[in-house]
Amino acid sequence: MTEMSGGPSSGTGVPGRIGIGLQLDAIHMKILEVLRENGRISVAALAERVGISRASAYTRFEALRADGVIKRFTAEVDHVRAGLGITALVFVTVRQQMWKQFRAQLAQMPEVEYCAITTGQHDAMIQVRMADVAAVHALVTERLASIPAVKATETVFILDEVLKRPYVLPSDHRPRQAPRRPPAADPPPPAGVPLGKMRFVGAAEGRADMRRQT
Amino acid sequence: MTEMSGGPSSGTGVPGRIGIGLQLDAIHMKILEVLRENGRISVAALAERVGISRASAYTRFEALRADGVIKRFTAEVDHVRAGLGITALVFVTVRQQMWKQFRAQLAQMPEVEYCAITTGQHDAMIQVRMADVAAVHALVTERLASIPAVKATETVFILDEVLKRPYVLPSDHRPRQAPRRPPAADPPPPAGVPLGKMRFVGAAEGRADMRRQT
DNA sequence: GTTGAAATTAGTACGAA
DNA sequence: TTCGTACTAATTTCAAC
Repeated sequence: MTEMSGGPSSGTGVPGRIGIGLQLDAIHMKILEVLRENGRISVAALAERVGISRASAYTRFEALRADGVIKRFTAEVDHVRAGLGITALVFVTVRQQMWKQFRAQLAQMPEVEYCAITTGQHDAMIQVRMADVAAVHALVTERLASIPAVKATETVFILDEVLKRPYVLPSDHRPRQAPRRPPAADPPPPAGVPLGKMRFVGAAEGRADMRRQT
Repeated sequence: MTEMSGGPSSGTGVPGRIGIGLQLDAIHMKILEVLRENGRISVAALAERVGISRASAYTRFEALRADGVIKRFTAEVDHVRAGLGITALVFVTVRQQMWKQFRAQLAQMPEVEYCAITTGQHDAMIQVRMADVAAVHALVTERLASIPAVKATETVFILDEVLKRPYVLPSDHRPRQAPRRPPAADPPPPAGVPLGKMRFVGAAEGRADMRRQT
C-alpha cells in the first residue's frame, strides 16, 4: 500500500498508465492547491473557494481522485512528538542486477519513509526516522548491510528540516521566462547529457574547503 | 505557511514548544495510523476503527490537532500528472554564517518541496520538482547560484521514487530488541561521535568501482 | 469515557440553463 | 458541462449518564 505505482517517477516495475487521463485545467489546479493545504476541507467549502458550484466541485473532486491525480489524503504527523526524533539519509550503492531484491527488502522495512533511485555517486537515497541515533546505526549496520543487494552505504543525519511543502504544483512556479536564447554565456544544458551528477561551484571560487558543519 | 516551526527538527530559529504537551498513548498512535492513511476519514468512522466512542474520538482528534502532533492534512498529488515530471536533489554547500539568508531565499522558491540541513559533505539537501531537466538546470545555475549564501551545489536526478510512506510512526518499527549488550563485535556507536558521515562498506569488499547507474 | 438525542452539514439526484 | 435545488443520509455537537 505504500509502494508507489507505475511509471519512472513512481514504479516498482509495473508499467505506467497508458492513457493521458484527465486534462487538467486551471480549476483543477486550483482545487489541488486548496486540497494540498487543507486535505479535510469539505467539498462545499472547496467549491466556494474555487468559485464553482457544489455539484461541479463534487464531479471534479471525484475525477481527480479516480484518475489518480490525487493519490491519497494524509495527515502530516510531527514525528518528533510521535517519538521518532532522529531523521537520517542513507545513500546506498546497490549491486548491479539486484535491484529487484533491493526493492523487495525495502518494502519490508517500515521505518523507511522515503526511497528514491538517483543518478550520481550513489544509486539510491533512503530516509529513515528513528527514536535515536543508535537505532539508525543499528538499522544501517544490521539490517541494511545484511541485504546482499546493498554494496555500500553512507549515512548523514538531518539536523533541521527547513521546509516541507505539501506538494509542489506548476502554479507555484514563477511564470517561466519566455524560452530566451541566451546571448552568449550560460548555454542551456547539453541535450544528451546523461542525467548524471551536475556540479556547480561559485564563479572563480576554488573548490577547496568545501566541508563544514552547521 | 510552508516553513516548519520550532525545535531542531523543524525550526527556522523559533524556539520550540517548551511544554511536553500531550502524552501519547496507544490509542493516540492508532488514530495517527488511521489518519495518515486516510486523512479524510470522518471522526465517526475513525472512532469505530480505533475502537472508542465518537465523543472520545472528537476529543482526542482535537487534542492531537491543537497540540501540533498532527500538523496538517494534505492531499498527495501525482506531480507527474500535475505537470512536474522531473524531480532532482540539490546538495548545497552554504557559506558559513549566511544561513539566515539562505533560509530566507529558500522561502522565496516555491518550487522547492523539501529542504533539510544535514551533516556530512554538504550542508543542505533540497528537493525540487520541475517540468523538465532544463528547468532544473535553470533553477540551479540561475537562481540558486545567485544566492550569495550558496557556495556550491551538486545536483542528482531522481529516476524513480520507490516508496513514500505518509508518515512513519514508532508502531511501524519492529519491537525494539531488548537493549542487548553486544557480545563482542559490533559495538554501539561511540556516544560522542559528531553525527558526521557514517560509512559502511560490505565486509572485505574493496571500495573500488562504487559507481554505476541504474 | 460513554451513549443518545438534536442540529447541522455532507452527499446525491435531478431538471434546467 | 455546469448550475441550482430538493431530498436523503451521515456527521458533528451537545446534552445527560
